[in-house]
Amino acid sequence: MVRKPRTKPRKHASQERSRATVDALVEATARILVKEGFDKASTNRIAEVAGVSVGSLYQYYPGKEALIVAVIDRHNRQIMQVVRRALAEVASQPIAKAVRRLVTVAIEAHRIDPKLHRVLAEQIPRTGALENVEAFNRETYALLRTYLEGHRREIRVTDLGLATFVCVTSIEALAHNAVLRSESLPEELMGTLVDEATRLVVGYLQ
Amino acid sequence: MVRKPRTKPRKHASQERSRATVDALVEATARILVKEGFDKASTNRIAEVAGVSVGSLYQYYPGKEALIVAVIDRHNRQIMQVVRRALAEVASQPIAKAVRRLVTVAIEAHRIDPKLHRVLAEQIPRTGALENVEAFNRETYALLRTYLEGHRREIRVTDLGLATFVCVTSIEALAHNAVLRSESLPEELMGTLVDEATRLVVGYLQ
DNA sequence: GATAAATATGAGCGATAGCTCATATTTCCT
DNA sequence: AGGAAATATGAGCTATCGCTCATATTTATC
Repeated sequence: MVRKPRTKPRKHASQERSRATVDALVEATARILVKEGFDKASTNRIAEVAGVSVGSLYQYYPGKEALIVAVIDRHNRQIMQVVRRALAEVASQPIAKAVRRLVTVAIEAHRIDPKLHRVLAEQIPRTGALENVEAFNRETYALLRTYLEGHRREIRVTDLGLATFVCVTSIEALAHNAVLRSESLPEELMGTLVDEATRLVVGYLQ
Repeated sequence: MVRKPRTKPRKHASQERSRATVDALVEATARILVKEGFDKASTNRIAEVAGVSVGSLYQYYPGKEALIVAVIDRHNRQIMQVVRRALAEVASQPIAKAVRRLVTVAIEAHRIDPKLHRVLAEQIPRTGALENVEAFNRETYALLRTYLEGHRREIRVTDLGLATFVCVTSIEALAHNAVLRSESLPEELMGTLVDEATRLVVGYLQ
Protein backbone atom coordinates (compact mmCIF):
# COMPACT_ATOMS: atom_id res chain seq x y z
CA MET A 1 0.00 0.00 0.00
CA VAL A 2 1.14 3.48 -0.81
CA ARG A 3 -0.19 6.52 0.94
CA LYS A 4 -0.75 9.53 -1.21
CA PRO A 5 0.64 12.97 -0.59
CA ARG A 6 -1.65 15.95 -0.97
CA THR A 7 -1.89 17.14 -4.53
CA LYS A 8 -4.27 20.06 -4.38
CA PRO A 9 -3.03 23.64 -4.52
CA ARG A 10 -2.93 25.35 -1.14
CA LYS A 11 -4.14 28.81 -1.82
CA HIS A 12 -6.04 30.30 -4.64
CA ALA A 13 -3.80 32.95 -6.06
CA SER A 14 -5.82 36.10 -6.42
CA GLN A 15 -3.41 38.82 -7.45
CA GLU A 16 -1.73 39.18 -10.78
CA ARG A 17 1.71 38.70 -9.31
CA SER A 18 0.92 35.41 -7.62
CA ARG A 19 -0.73 34.01 -10.71
CA ALA A 20 2.49 34.67 -12.55
CA THR A 21 4.36 32.81 -9.83
CA VAL A 22 2.08 29.82 -10.11
CA ASP A 23 2.45 29.75 -13.88
CA ALA A 24 6.20 30.03 -13.63
CA LEU A 25 6.28 27.10 -11.24
CA VAL A 26 4.24 24.82 -13.46
CA GLU A 27 6.18 25.86 -16.53
CA ALA A 28 9.50 25.31 -14.75
CA THR A 29 8.39 21.87 -13.64
CA ALA A 30 7.51 20.91 -17.19
CA ARG A 31 10.81 22.21 -18.52
CA ILE A 32 12.82 20.35 -15.94
CA LEU A 33 10.93 17.15 -16.57
CA VAL A 34 11.72 17.38 -20.26
CA LYS A 35 15.28 18.59 -20.06
CA GLU A 36 16.61 17.00 -16.89
CA GLY A 37 14.24 14.20 -16.06
CA PHE A 38 12.03 13.35 -13.15
CA ASP A 39 14.82 12.82 -10.64
CA LYS A 40 16.10 16.34 -11.00
CA ALA A 41 12.71 17.86 -10.43
CA SER A 42 13.25 18.69 -6.76
CA THR A 43 11.31 21.49 -5.15
CA ASN A 44 14.45 23.55 -4.75
CA ARG A 45 15.36 23.12 -8.37
CA ILE A 46 11.86 23.89 -9.59
CA ALA A 47 11.80 27.11 -7.58
CA GLU A 48 15.23 28.02 -8.89
CA VAL A 49 14.29 27.52 -12.52
CA ALA A 50 11.02 29.35 -11.99
CA GLY A 51 13.00 32.27 -10.62
CA VAL A 52 11.11 32.08 -7.37
CA SER A 53 11.91 31.04 -3.84
CA VAL A 54 11.08 27.64 -2.37
CA GLY A 55 8.92 29.40 0.14
CA SER A 56 6.69 30.73 -2.60
CA LEU A 57 6.41 27.27 -4.07
CA TYR A 58 4.99 25.99 -0.82
CA GLN A 59 2.55 28.87 -0.66
CA TYR A 60 0.74 27.41 -3.62
CA TYR A 61 1.59 23.77 -3.77
CA PRO A 62 1.82 21.42 -0.82
CA GLY A 63 4.68 19.52 -2.38
CA LYS A 64 6.49 18.26 -5.39
CA GLU A 65 3.80 15.76 -6.26
CA ALA A 66 1.25 18.54 -6.61
CA LEU A 67 3.41 20.32 -9.17
CA ILE A 68 3.72 17.19 -11.22
CA VAL A 69 -0.01 16.70 -11.09
CA ALA A 70 -0.46 20.28 -12.25
CA VAL A 71 1.77 19.61 -15.26
CA ILE A 72 -0.05 16.39 -16.08
CA ASP A 73 -3.38 18.14 -15.77
CA ARG A 74 -2.40 20.95 -18.03
CA HIS A 75 -1.18 18.50 -20.63
CA ASN A 76 -4.28 16.34 -20.38
CA ARG A 77 -6.53 19.34 -20.69
CA GLN A 78 -4.86 20.24 -23.96
CA ILE A 79 -5.36 16.72 -25.22
CA MET A 80 -8.96 16.52 -24.12
CA GLN A 81 -9.74 19.78 -25.82
CA VAL A 82 -8.69 18.28 -29.14
CA VAL A 83 -10.51 15.04 -28.47
CA ARG A 84 -13.73 16.73 -27.40
CA ARG A 85 -13.79 18.90 -30.46
CA ALA A 86 -13.17 15.96 -32.76
CA LEU A 87 -15.94 13.91 -31.22
CA ALA A 88 -18.35 16.79 -31.54
CA GLU A 89 -17.50 17.31 -35.21
CA VAL A 90 -17.88 13.66 -35.91
CA ALA A 91 -21.16 13.07 -34.10
CA SER A 92 -23.33 12.84 -37.18
CA GLN A 93 -20.84 11.18 -39.49
CA PRO A 94 -20.98 7.51 -40.41
CA ILE A 95 -18.63 5.12 -38.69
CA ALA A 96 -16.06 4.74 -41.43
CA LYS A 97 -15.47 8.44 -41.69
CA ALA A 98 -15.73 9.12 -37.97
CA VAL A 99 -13.25 6.46 -36.98
CA ARG A 100 -10.71 7.67 -39.48
CA ARG A 101 -10.99 11.14 -38.07
CA LEU A 102 -10.69 9.90 -34.49
CA VAL A 103 -7.58 7.91 -35.26
CA THR A 104 -5.99 10.94 -36.86
CA VAL A 105 -6.90 13.08 -33.89
CA ALA A 106 -5.55 10.53 -31.43
CA ILE A 107 -2.19 10.73 -33.13
CA GLU A 108 -2.33 14.52 -33.26
CA ALA A 109 -3.18 14.59 -29.58
CA HIS A 110 -0.20 12.46 -28.71
CA ARG A 111 1.94 14.84 -30.69
CA ILE A 112 1.19 17.79 -28.44
CA ASP A 113 4.52 18.37 -26.73
CA PRO A 114 5.70 14.85 -27.45
CA LYS A 115 8.79 15.15 -25.29
CA LEU A 116 6.73 16.01 -22.27
CA HIS A 117 4.30 13.29 -23.22
CA ARG A 118 7.09 10.76 -23.26
CA VAL A 119 8.45 11.79 -19.90
CA LEU A 120 5.01 11.72 -18.34
CA ALA A 121 4.40 8.27 -19.79
CA GLU A 122 7.78 6.78 -18.97
CA GLN A 123 9.27 8.46 -15.97
CA ILE A 124 6.49 9.59 -13.71
CA PRO A 125 5.45 7.21 -10.95
CA ARG A 126 1.67 7.26 -11.16
CA THR A 127 0.80 7.95 -7.55
CA GLY A 128 -2.18 10.08 -6.72
CA ALA A 129 -2.02 11.56 -10.18
CA LEU A 130 -3.81 8.43 -11.28
CA GLU A 131 -7.20 9.68 -10.18
CA ASN A 132 -6.96 12.67 -12.47
CA VAL A 133 -5.78 10.64 -15.42
CA GLU A 134 -8.59 8.22 -14.75
CA ALA A 135 -11.06 11.09 -14.92
CA PHE A 136 -9.84 12.03 -18.38
CA ASN A 137 -9.97 8.42 -19.48
CA ARG A 138 -13.53 8.13 -18.29
CA GLU A 139 -14.49 11.20 -20.24
CA THR A 140 -12.99 9.88 -23.46
CA TYR A 141 -14.77 6.64 -22.84
CA ALA A 142 -18.10 8.37 -22.18
CA LEU A 143 -17.77 10.54 -25.25
CA LEU A 144 -17.05 7.65 -27.58
CA ARG A 145 -19.79 5.60 -26.03
CA THR A 146 -22.28 8.34 -26.70
CA TYR A 147 -21.20 8.43 -30.31
CA LEU A 148 -21.54 4.68 -30.66
CA GLU A 149 -24.99 4.75 -29.07
CA GLY A 150 -26.06 7.28 -31.66
CA HIS A 151 -24.88 4.93 -34.41
CA ARG A 152 -26.11 1.65 -33.04
CA ARG A 153 -27.71 0.65 -36.27
CA GLU A 154 -24.42 0.69 -38.11
CA ILE A 155 -22.79 -1.49 -35.47
CA ARG A 156 -22.76 -5.21 -35.12
CA VAL A 157 -21.80 -5.68 -31.51
CA THR A 158 -23.28 -7.21 -28.40
CA ASP A 159 -22.04 -5.20 -25.49
CA LEU A 160 -21.66 -1.52 -26.25
CA GLY A 161 -19.55 -0.81 -23.18
CA LEU A 162 -17.14 -3.52 -24.15
CA ALA A 163 -17.00 -2.24 -27.71
CA THR A 164 -16.15 1.21 -26.42
CA PHE A 165 -13.40 -0.26 -24.28
CA VAL A 166 -11.95 -2.14 -27.23
CA CYS A 167 -11.99 0.93 -29.47
CA VAL A 168 -10.57 3.41 -26.97
CA THR A 169 -7.88 1.01 -25.85
CA SER A 170 -6.63 0.06 -29.27
CA ILE A 171 -6.77 3.50 -30.81
CA GLU A 172 -5.04 4.98 -27.79
CA ALA A 173 -2.33 2.33 -27.75
CA LEU A 174 -1.68 2.56 -31.48
CA ALA A 175 -1.38 6.33 -31.37
CA HIS A 176 0.76 6.19 -28.26
CA ASN A 177 3.24 3.65 -29.56
CA ALA A 178 3.35 5.16 -33.01
CA VAL A 179 4.27 8.57 -31.65
CA LEU A 180 6.79 7.20 -29.18
CA ARG A 181 8.53 5.39 -32.01
CA SER A 182 8.00 8.10 -34.55
CA GLU A 183 11.72 8.87 -34.59
CA SER A 184 12.67 5.31 -35.40
CA LEU A 185 9.68 4.84 -37.65
CA PRO A 186 9.66 6.15 -41.22
CA GLU A 187 7.37 9.16 -41.48
CA GLU A 188 5.48 7.98 -44.53
CA LEU A 189 4.25 4.97 -42.58
CA MET A 190 2.23 7.36 -40.44
CA GLY A 191 -0.31 7.79 -43.22
CA THR A 192 -0.53 4.07 -43.78
CA LEU A 193 -0.89 3.56 -40.08
CA VAL A 194 -4.01 5.71 -40.04
CA ASP A 195 -5.45 3.53 -42.81
CA GLU A 196 -4.63 0.36 -40.97
CA ALA A 197 -5.90 1.51 -37.60
CA THR A 198 -9.10 2.70 -39.21
CA ARG A 199 -9.53 -0.63 -40.94
CA LEU A 200 -8.92 -2.42 -37.67
CA VAL A 201 -11.58 -0.53 -35.75
CA VAL A 202 -14.16 -0.17 -38.51
CA GLY A 203 -13.87 -3.84 -39.34
CA TYR A 204 -14.48 -4.63 -35.73
CA LEU A 205 -17.51 -2.41 -35.35
CA GLN A 206 -19.31 -3.44 -38.52
CA MET B 1 18.38 14.43 -21.04
CA VAL B 2 18.65 11.88 -18.29
CA ARG B 3 21.85 10.09 -17.57
CA LYS B 4 21.41 6.49 -16.71
CA PRO B 5 22.82 4.82 -13.64
CA ARG B 6 24.57 1.53 -14.11
CA THR B 7 22.23 -1.38 -14.08
CA LYS B 8 24.41 -4.39 -14.61
CA PRO B 9 25.36 -6.65 -11.73
CA ARG B 10 28.83 -6.04 -10.41
CA LYS B 11 30.15 -9.48 -9.77
CA HIS B 12 29.13 -12.84 -10.98
CA ALA B 13 28.26 -14.75 -7.88
CA SER B 14 29.98 -18.09 -8.05
CA GLN B 15 29.41 -19.76 -4.74
CA GLU B 16 26.20 -21.22 -3.48
CA ARG B 17 26.00 -18.77 -0.63
CA SER B 18 26.27 -15.68 -2.78
CA ARG B 19 23.71 -16.91 -5.24
CA ALA B 20 21.32 -17.19 -2.32
CA THR B 21 22.16 -13.62 -1.38
CA VAL B 22 21.46 -12.38 -4.87
CA ASP B 23 18.16 -14.23 -4.99
CA ALA B 24 17.15 -12.88 -1.61
CA LEU B 25 17.89 -9.36 -2.77
CA VAL B 26 15.80 -9.59 -5.90
CA GLU B 27 13.00 -11.30 -4.05
CA ALA B 28 13.07 -8.68 -1.32
CA THR B 29 12.95 -5.91 -3.88
CA ALA B 30 9.89 -7.44 -5.51
CA ARG B 31 8.16 -7.90 -2.17
CA ILE B 32 8.82 -4.34 -1.11
CA LEU B 33 7.62 -2.97 -4.43
CA VAL B 34 4.35 -4.83 -4.06
CA LYS B 35 3.75 -4.28 -0.36
CA GLU B 36 5.23 -0.87 0.30
CA GLY B 37 5.61 0.78 -3.06
CA PHE B 38 8.50 2.14 -5.03
CA ASP B 39 9.38 4.95 -2.65
CA LYS B 40 10.07 2.59 0.21
CA ALA B 41 12.40 0.45 -1.87
CA SER B 42 15.63 1.99 -0.58
CA THR B 43 18.83 0.02 -0.65
CA ASN B 44 18.90 -0.10 3.13
CA ARG B 45 15.38 -1.44 3.31
CA ILE B 46 15.95 -3.98 0.56
CA ALA B 47 18.98 -5.30 2.35
CA GLU B 48 17.08 -5.43 5.62
CA VAL B 49 14.15 -7.36 4.14
CA ALA B 50 16.52 -9.69 2.33
CA GLY B 51 18.21 -10.41 5.65
CA VAL B 52 21.51 -9.23 4.28
CA SER B 53 23.74 -6.23 4.82
CA VAL B 54 23.81 -3.20 2.55
CA GLY B 55 27.43 -3.96 1.89
CA SER B 56 26.48 -7.28 0.35
CA LEU B 57 23.91 -5.60 -1.79
CA TYR B 58 26.59 -3.39 -3.30
CA GLN B 59 28.79 -6.39 -3.92
CA TYR B 60 26.34 -7.57 -6.53
CA TYR B 61 24.39 -4.58 -7.66
CA PRO B 62 25.77 -1.10 -8.32
CA GLY B 63 22.66 0.54 -6.98
CA LYS B 64 18.97 0.53 -6.42
CA GLU B 65 18.16 0.93 -10.11
CA ALA B 66 19.96 -2.30 -10.91
CA LEU B 67 17.82 -4.22 -8.45
CA ILE B 68 14.67 -2.86 -9.99
CA VAL B 69 15.91 -3.85 -13.41
CA ALA B 70 16.60 -7.32 -12.08
CA VAL B 71 13.03 -7.59 -10.86
CA ILE B 72 11.64 -6.33 -14.15
CA ASP B 73 13.81 -8.76 -16.04
CA ARG B 74 12.76 -11.71 -14.00
CA HIS B 75 9.14 -10.81 -14.51
CA ASN B 76 9.57 -10.25 -18.22
CA ARG B 77 11.35 -13.55 -18.61
CA GLN B 78 8.38 -15.32 -17.06
CA ILE B 79 6.06 -13.55 -19.45
CA MET B 80 8.20 -14.26 -22.50
CA GLN B 81 8.38 -17.92 -21.61
CA VAL B 82 4.60 -18.14 -21.85
CA VAL B 83 4.48 -16.08 -25.02
CA ARG B 84 7.22 -18.07 -26.75
CA ARG B 85 5.56 -21.35 -25.95
CA ALA B 86 2.20 -20.12 -27.23
CA LEU B 87 3.65 -18.90 -30.48
CA ALA B 88 5.42 -22.19 -31.02
CA GLU B 89 2.24 -24.19 -30.42
CA VAL B 90 0.31 -21.97 -32.74
CA ALA B 91 2.76 -21.88 -35.62
CA SER B 92 0.84 -24.23 -37.89
CA GLN B 93 -2.65 -23.21 -36.90
CA PRO B 94 -4.89 -21.02 -39.05
CA ILE B 95 -5.25 -17.38 -38.15
CA ALA B 96 -8.62 -17.51 -36.45
CA LYS B 97 -7.54 -20.18 -34.04
CA ALA B 98 -4.06 -18.81 -33.52
CA VAL B 99 -5.18 -15.28 -32.73
CA ARG B 100 -7.68 -16.50 -30.19
CA ARG B 101 -5.00 -18.47 -28.45
CA LEU B 102 -2.60 -15.52 -28.49
CA VAL B 103 -5.15 -13.19 -27.00
CA THR B 104 -5.84 -15.66 -24.22
CA VAL B 105 -2.16 -16.06 -23.57
CA ALA B 106 -1.61 -12.32 -23.50
CA ILE B 107 -4.15 -12.03 -20.72
CA GLU B 108 -2.67 -14.98 -18.88
CA ALA B 109 0.75 -13.43 -19.19
CA HIS B 110 -0.44 -10.18 -17.68
CA ARG B 111 -1.89 -12.17 -14.82
CA ILE B 112 1.44 -13.50 -13.69
CA ASP B 113 1.90 -11.77 -10.38
CA PRO B 114 -0.56 -9.02 -11.25
CA LYS B 115 0.25 -6.92 -8.23
CA LEU B 116 3.87 -6.75 -9.22
CA HIS B 117 2.83 -6.15 -12.80
CA ARG B 118 0.75 -3.20 -11.73
CA VAL B 119 3.50 -1.65 -9.65
CA LEU B 120 6.00 -2.07 -12.46
CA ALA B 121 3.59 -0.48 -14.89
CA GLU B 122 2.46 2.37 -12.70
CA GLN B 123 5.12 3.28 -10.22
CA ILE B 124 8.46 2.57 -11.77
CA PRO B 125 10.19 5.39 -13.60
CA ARG B 126 11.42 3.74 -16.78
CA THR B 127 15.01 4.83 -16.81
CA GLY B 128 17.61 2.53 -18.17
CA ALA B 129 15.26 -0.37 -17.70
CA LEU B 130 13.74 0.68 -20.98
CA GLU B 131 16.39 -0.98 -23.09
CA ASN B 132 15.65 -4.34 -21.57
CA VAL B 133 11.92 -3.96 -21.94
CA GLU B 134 12.50 -2.93 -25.53
CA ALA B 135 14.43 -6.12 -26.14
CA PHE B 136 11.49 -8.19 -24.97
CA ASN B 137 9.13 -6.16 -27.10
CA ARG B 138 11.28 -6.72 -30.12
CA GLU B 139 11.26 -10.44 -29.52
CA THR B 140 7.48 -10.57 -29.29
CA TYR B 141 7.33 -8.54 -32.45
CA ALA B 142 9.77 -10.81 -34.27
CA LEU B 143 7.96 -13.95 -33.17
CA LEU B 144 4.59 -12.74 -34.33
CA ARG B 145 6.03 -11.49 -37.57
CA THR B 146 7.46 -14.89 -38.28
CA TYR B 147 4.07 -16.44 -37.70
CA LEU B 148 2.40 -13.96 -40.00
CA GLU B 149 4.97 -14.55 -42.69
CA GLY B 150 4.21 -18.24 -42.54
CA HIS B 151 0.54 -17.49 -43.07
CA ARG B 152 0.79 -14.80 -45.71
CA ARG B 153 -1.76 -16.43 -47.93
CA GLU B 154 -4.47 -16.10 -45.30
CA ILE B 155 -3.73 -12.42 -44.80
CA ARG B 156 -4.93 -9.42 -46.73
CA VAL B 157 -2.42 -6.78 -45.77
CA THR B 158 0.11 -4.59 -47.51
CA ASP B 159 2.93 -4.05 -45.07
CA LEU B 160 3.65 -7.05 -42.91
CA GLY B 161 5.74 -5.09 -40.46
CA LEU B 162 2.97 -2.61 -39.94
CA ALA B 163 0.45 -5.39 -39.52
CA THR B 164 2.62 -6.94 -36.85
CA PHE B 165 2.84 -3.63 -35.09
CA VAL B 166 -0.91 -3.19 -35.14
CA CYS B 167 -1.54 -6.69 -33.80
CA VAL B 168 1.05 -6.65 -31.06
CA THR B 169 0.06 -3.20 -29.92
CA SER B 170 -3.64 -3.78 -29.71
CA ILE B 171 -3.49 -7.23 -28.16
CA GLU B 172 -0.98 -6.02 -25.62
CA ALA B 173 -2.98 -2.94 -24.72
CA LEU B 174 -6.25 -4.82 -24.44
CA ALA B 175 -4.75 -7.45 -22.19
CA HIS B 176 -2.93 -4.86 -20.13
CA ASN B 177 -5.94 -2.65 -19.50
CA ALA B 178 -8.28 -5.56 -18.99
CA VAL B 179 -6.09 -7.03 -16.28
CA LEU B 180 -5.46 -3.69 -14.60
CA ARG B 181 -9.20 -3.12 -14.37
CA SER B 182 -10.06 -6.74 -13.67
CA GLU B 183 -11.13 -5.88 -10.13
CA SER B 184 -13.55 -3.22 -11.27
CA LEU B 185 -14.58 -5.25 -14.29
CA PRO B 186 -17.04 -8.12 -13.97
CA GLU B 187 -15.24 -11.41 -14.36
CA GLU B 188 -17.60 -12.90 -16.92
CA LEU B 189 -16.73 -10.09 -19.34
CA MET B 190 -13.25 -11.58 -19.54
CA GLY B 191 -14.50 -14.40 -21.75
CA THR B 192 -16.39 -12.00 -23.95
CA LEU B 193 -13.35 -9.79 -24.14
CA VAL B 194 -11.35 -12.64 -25.64
CA ASP B 195 -14.05 -13.06 -28.28
CA GLU B 196 -14.08 -9.39 -29.09
CA ALA B 197 -10.32 -8.96 -29.21
CA THR B 198 -10.06 -11.99 -31.44
CA ARG B 199 -12.70 -10.62 -33.75
CA LEU B 200 -10.88 -7.29 -33.83
CA VAL B 201 -7.57 -8.77 -34.89
CA VAL B 202 -8.83 -11.53 -37.15
CA GLY B 203 -11.12 -9.12 -38.95
CA TYR B 204 -8.17 -6.86 -39.48
CA LEU B 205 -5.88 -9.53 -40.84
CA GLN B 206 -8.30 -11.17 -43.23
C1' DG C 1 -0.27 58.07 3.74
C1' DA C 2 -1.22 54.60 6.91
C1' DT C 3 -2.62 50.01 7.93
C1' DA C 4 -3.68 45.49 6.73
C1' DA C 5 -3.49 41.67 3.71
C1' DA C 6 -1.13 39.26 0.30
C1' DT C 7 2.95 37.66 -1.44
C1' DA C 8 7.96 36.62 -1.55
C1' DT C 9 12.36 35.35 0.51
C1' DG C 10 16.04 31.87 1.57
C1' DA C 11 18.97 30.14 5.36
C1' DG C 12 18.77 26.19 7.42
C1' DC C 13 16.57 21.97 9.98
C1' DG C 14 15.61 17.16 10.32
C1' DA C 15 15.24 13.07 7.74
C1' DT C 16 16.72 9.86 4.77
C1' DA C 17 18.95 8.33 0.71
C1' DG C 18 22.76 6.02 -1.60
C1' DC C 19 26.90 4.28 -0.81
C1' DT C 20 31.94 3.09 1.14
C1' DC C 21 35.29 0.81 3.63
C1' DA C 22 37.75 -1.28 7.32
C1' DT C 23 36.94 -5.44 9.30
C1' DA C 24 35.11 -10.13 10.13
C1' DT C 25 33.59 -14.60 8.61
C1' DT C 26 33.12 -18.45 5.44
C1' DT C 27 34.56 -21.33 1.70
C1' DC C 28 37.93 -23.14 -1.52
C1' DC C 29 42.12 -25.28 -2.68
C1' DT C 30 46.32 -27.80 -2.00
C1' DA D 1 46.03 -27.55 8.35
C1' DG D 2 46.61 -23.18 6.60
C1' DG D 3 46.65 -19.45 3.51
C1' DA D 4 44.07 -17.15 -0.22
C1' DA D 5 39.92 -15.87 -2.25
C1' DA D 6 35.20 -15.10 -1.76
C1' DT D 7 31.64 -13.32 0.78
C1' DA D 8 29.37 -10.69 4.54
C1' DT D 9 28.96 -6.97 7.91
C1' DG D 10 27.09 -2.35 9.40
C1' DA D 11 28.52 2.07 11.41
C1' DG D 12 28.70 6.09 9.48
C1' DC D 13 29.93 9.63 5.70
C1' DT D 14 28.16 12.90 2.34
C1' DA D 15 24.66 14.65 -0.29
C1' DT D 16 20.33 15.99 -1.08
C1' DC D 17 15.61 16.21 -0.28
C1' DG D 18 11.29 18.14 1.24
C1' DC D 19 9.91 21.61 3.82
C1' DT D 20 9.35 25.57 7.63
C1' DC D 21 9.45 29.98 9.49
C1' DA D 22 10.95 34.44 10.82
C1' DT D 23 11.38 38.23 8.13
C1' DA D 24 10.97 41.44 4.18
C1' DT D 25 8.58 43.40 0.37
C1' DT D 26 4.61 44.46 -2.51
C1' DT D 27 -0.22 45.47 -3.25
C1' DA D 28 -4.96 46.56 -1.80
C1' DT D 29 -8.00 49.38 0.97
C1' DC D 30 -9.62 53.37 3.15
